[in-house]
Amino acid sequence: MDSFFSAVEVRENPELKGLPVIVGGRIGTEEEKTAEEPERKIRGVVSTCSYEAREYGIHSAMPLSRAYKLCPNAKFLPVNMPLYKRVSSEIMAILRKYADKIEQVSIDEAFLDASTKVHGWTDAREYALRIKREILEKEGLTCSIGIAPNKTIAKIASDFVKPDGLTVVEEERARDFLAPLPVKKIPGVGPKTNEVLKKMGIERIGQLASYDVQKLVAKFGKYGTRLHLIANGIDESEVEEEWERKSLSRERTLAVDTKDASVLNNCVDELAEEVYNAIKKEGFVFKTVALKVKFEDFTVHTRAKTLKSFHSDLNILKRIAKELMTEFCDGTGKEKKIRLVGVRVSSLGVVDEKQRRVVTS
DNA sequence: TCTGGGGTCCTAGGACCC
DNA sequence: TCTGGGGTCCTAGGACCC
Repeated sequence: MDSFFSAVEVRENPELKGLPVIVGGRIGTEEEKTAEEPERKIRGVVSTCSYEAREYGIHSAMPLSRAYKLCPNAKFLPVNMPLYKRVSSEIMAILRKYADKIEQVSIDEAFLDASTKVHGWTDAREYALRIKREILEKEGLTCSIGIAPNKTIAKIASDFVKPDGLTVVEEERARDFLAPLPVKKIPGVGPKTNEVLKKMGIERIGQLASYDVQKLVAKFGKYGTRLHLIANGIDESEVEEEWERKSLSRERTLAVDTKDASVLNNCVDELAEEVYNAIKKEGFVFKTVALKVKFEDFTVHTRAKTLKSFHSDLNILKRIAKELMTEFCDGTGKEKKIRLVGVRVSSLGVVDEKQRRVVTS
């Protein structure tokens, strides 16, 4: 979907049309609101912004405080996740009708296996236009579609023309389509990998395609092989309909950095309760509890403990999470201040009521 | 300018077992 | 005195995605 969160907000509130709209952060609590500056005090980043806001240099992941300085007259809205989730499931229901298989990859993105629905590359374009038309008519939202012989190229293609784009990459043209693109366009190549590749003299996908695989493997391990295949237009991965949860977590950036053990322990308790409620809702039991801490200098540390058997008790979750916390605030006062706390459970199992035992994958 | 939250996957080292 | 190989599980950190 094109700038999904802000597009939904504009749809719900048409006066916003044509204005710079910035969605990010949350609604401030009463405490935070009574502070001198009511709105922008909250630590947060831009989730999504309208194309009008992008004109000001605003983009996803930018601190809200900076976005505010770049465009103080923009409409700033908190993230309204329940609304976007509702719209998302309506869109996914539309997509499902068009696909042999569908894999939802995020709230606003999905892969469709259209192998039997599309007959040739000319028909592919018609097919995509039908999808775009139905989403626009029923939801009043635009999207960008990429159609290609495999998932990776389809993803890159969907990003090629935006917003309201449609890019069809025929199998015979795949390598030529990829060759001139920068390597960062490959999903999985982030800032670090991009930098390493640059030092090797590889900036475009075409250069990666003709590079010695052995050297790529020496540098990147088995990911090197995959990179080389992708650059050559090869990706055999399937559209996977089933998704299995492997962990569940809640984390919170504090309003102010602290080393106060009671504040931190309260926070851990709250997060543990949220994690507990969430896993209970989904019917999970857990074996591993992990605590995450981000210090004021942004360094991140984690500590984990795996239990001998599965548990589903809130008090156990709280106790272990707080035990793991002690290492970071032992009360000596020498520690750095803490900015964020997170609680996560993993090694999940599902209780099979009939057999009265825990089932894991 | 001052940096969110929820995930996945990979790697490397150590403990432990046979 | 110097010392196997293979496997699993766990922990911590880091890259990446949206």
